[in-house]
Amino acid sequence: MENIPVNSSEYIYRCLKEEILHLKLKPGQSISENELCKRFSVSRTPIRSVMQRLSGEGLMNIVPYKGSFVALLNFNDIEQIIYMRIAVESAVLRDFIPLCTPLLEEKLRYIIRKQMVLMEEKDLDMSRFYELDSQFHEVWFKTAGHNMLWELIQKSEVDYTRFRMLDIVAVQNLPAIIEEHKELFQLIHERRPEGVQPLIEKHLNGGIHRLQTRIHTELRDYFQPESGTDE
Amino acid sequence: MENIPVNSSEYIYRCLKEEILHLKLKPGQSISENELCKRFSVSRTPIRSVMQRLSGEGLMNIVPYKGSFVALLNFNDIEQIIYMRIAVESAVLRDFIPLCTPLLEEKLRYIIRKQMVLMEEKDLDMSRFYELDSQFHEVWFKTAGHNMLWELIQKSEVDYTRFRMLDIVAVQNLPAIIEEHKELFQLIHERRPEGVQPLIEKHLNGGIHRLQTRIHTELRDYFQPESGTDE
DNA sequence: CAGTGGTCTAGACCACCGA
DNA sequence: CGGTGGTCTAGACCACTGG
Repeated sequence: MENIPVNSSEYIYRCLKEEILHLKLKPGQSISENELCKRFSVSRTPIRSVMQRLSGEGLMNIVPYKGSFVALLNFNDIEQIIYMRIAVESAVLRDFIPLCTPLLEEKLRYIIRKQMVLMEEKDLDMSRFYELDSQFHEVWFKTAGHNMLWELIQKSEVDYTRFRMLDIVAVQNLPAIIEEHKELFQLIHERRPEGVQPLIEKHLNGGIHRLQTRIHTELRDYFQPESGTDE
Repeated sequence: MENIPVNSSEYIYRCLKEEILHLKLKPGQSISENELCKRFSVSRTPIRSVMQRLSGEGLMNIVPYKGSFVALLNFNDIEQIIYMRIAVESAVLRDFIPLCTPLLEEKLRYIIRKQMVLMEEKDLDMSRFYELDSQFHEVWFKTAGHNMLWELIQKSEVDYTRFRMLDIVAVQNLPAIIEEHKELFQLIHERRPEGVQPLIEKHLNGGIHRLQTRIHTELRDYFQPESGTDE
């Protein structure tokens, strides 16, 4: 049981979405509608509306007559999202370089510094770090007039968001991420669009490299089984 | 009033979606929930579920306390989708070229020929032409293992789908589209990945060039007013 | 069989809009 | 004021699952 603010649906939606994206609800975990009805003290209608929404976004799998489950991560999907991001973001960053003003450079520098400060803290808030990481990338999308693309990519990235979260909380290799951001910054600072593609590629593929071995061991329960391996 | 098959929701959803995408329901047109209740003889619950779904996909705008409307097209969004597609599809097509077998070449040739045949028909079915156009592009996505990306792009393309439909039904410049497909085919056939980028760019921007002038005249009611023009 | 989700009805109350 | 959507309850019946 929890307290029930007005507009239950919206609250419940945010609540569950946050728990899923921050991996508080584990991929694969089962969640029953009736349980949720009790937990939030509401009837099935708002719960179902939330579940439909989450399942529409790919965060939840509703299996008829069996149950509802937090969606597993699909490694292939994640690879493809990264492929797409590399293509799009390289183009955007190349567009951004000639548009980058000293003020924007300072903004980027500022984000990097905040991440460095955050990293030093004990009881480090990983969500906050993730947030800053997003902000960094957001700068060039918005500056180059691709605001809508950034939002679209964010929405399509549901799996990838949890993957990045996993990268951050499980690997905790924050210095590597910051280092890559610095390299990107250097490129922008020196106005060298030719160097964009390989660096973006390296940066966006970073999570895969860092997590690769563990996906098949400790973290395997979070991922969809590869089709045709065993059985 | 219409006949009411089982599983009203799904039927109603398909029905409305088709009518919107094929421009039978005009962008901007108002649609009331209660009207739909009568038309399909169901209560508000299934209607609302359908409306939510459509609005979630960006096909519908639900304006609280005023009404529901078929979403207007947003020219800027369409440009950005095209920008993204150019980046992604160029990469995919470059990957595809070395993977293209003679069998696949025949498949592409076959699609082009079908389009040419279709074009000669009187009472030409534009939806069918659109369908073939999609199939052509789909080939390289699927072959290069980017099946999921293709579906993702299709889903993100709701506005763009109607834009392409507009291009096909309003401009009817089918020879231009076919000609571009032939050029792309030639590139593939000769295994010339360097030529991909500009050609993809030309092809995907084609619709904009063809429609450009009319967007501000006959078709202006279908588009969101540019912010800050008049008023 | 009990439990799950799938679907729907009927009806309620609210907030806001425009005439 | 009547019409619109926003939200929710309560409860019904169904189809399928799994012990």
